[in-house]
Amino acid sequence: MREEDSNWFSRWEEELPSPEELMPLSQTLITPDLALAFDIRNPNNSNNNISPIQQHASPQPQPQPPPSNPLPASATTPPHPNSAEFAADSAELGSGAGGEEPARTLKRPRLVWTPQLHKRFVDAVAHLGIKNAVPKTIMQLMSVDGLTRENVASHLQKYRLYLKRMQGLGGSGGAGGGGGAGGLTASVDPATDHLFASSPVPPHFLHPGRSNSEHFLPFVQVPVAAMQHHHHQQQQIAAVAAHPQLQPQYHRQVGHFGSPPNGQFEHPFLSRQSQSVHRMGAPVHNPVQGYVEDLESANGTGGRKVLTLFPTGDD
DNA sequence: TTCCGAATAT
DNA sequence: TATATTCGGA
Repeated sequence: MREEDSNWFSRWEEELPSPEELMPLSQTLITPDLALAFDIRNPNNSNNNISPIQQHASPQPQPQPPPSNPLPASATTPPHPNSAEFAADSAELGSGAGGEEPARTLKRPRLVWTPQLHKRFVDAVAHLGIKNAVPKTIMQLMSVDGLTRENVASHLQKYRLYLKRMQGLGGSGGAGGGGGAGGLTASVDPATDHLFASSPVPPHFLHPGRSNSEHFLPFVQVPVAAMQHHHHQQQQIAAVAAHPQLQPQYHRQVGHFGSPPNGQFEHPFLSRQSQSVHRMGAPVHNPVQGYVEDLESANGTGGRKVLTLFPTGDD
């Protein structure tokens, strides 16, 4: 697979399995690369709809995440993107292998906030402090590949409502205290905040600007995952990195931040991450690479595909 | 111009 | 419902 896309395309055609063949779990049958490129789906058989969630059972045992790492960026991500379930429908495929850019107007599939992902979110917010926790910053701290600011903003909006609710309830309940461990707060609608309940809410959240103090400075210690030991392979939303070779072209790396003696919170980390998704206009080939996640959904009727992030259950 | 956040849409 | 998108304002 090198860079020859022209080849990949041909190859793709040649190797197209019959519908029956790829029926079973898409993930197992579809090679990562193919998956990476686009969702393989049959014209008539859209049955192979990959289900958004839970795809446990990866053929391979999952490596356990390394020791402690506050924000294990890729820790939970197995070598193989088991989560490769996004689907990309290349609408324009028809054209000869000419290979022009896939429309970059692709829509990303809905992000599914797995408990793991949410955990990172909470950690980031916690580390930033409510004050500084705005979408952009949170997104940067999380350093999850493919996560967008809007994804975070949307989730944050909901999370704030959740916190508010907790406060209103007298908070002691599930949130902080519980130590997180079991924290199932039963008080509120079960249906509503199970996800949120899955991660402990730092106490400070409930009392902004009041008492507290305790531990917890906004910065300090945020080792943020971002730097995974030498393999920075961040988790990526849905598949993407299927290829060892095709790595994401950009990594978000955070700077290294020691601990600012001063309280002022600089942004050592967010200094500059190029979020640039490669605006490559010239490089003709590389449709696949062009976009980290080129998933897409399409299909008008109910063809909803969802992008999920390493669902490896852990926690 | 970018970003945030609430409202609204899907 | 959960997440996305829109929209007014800083």
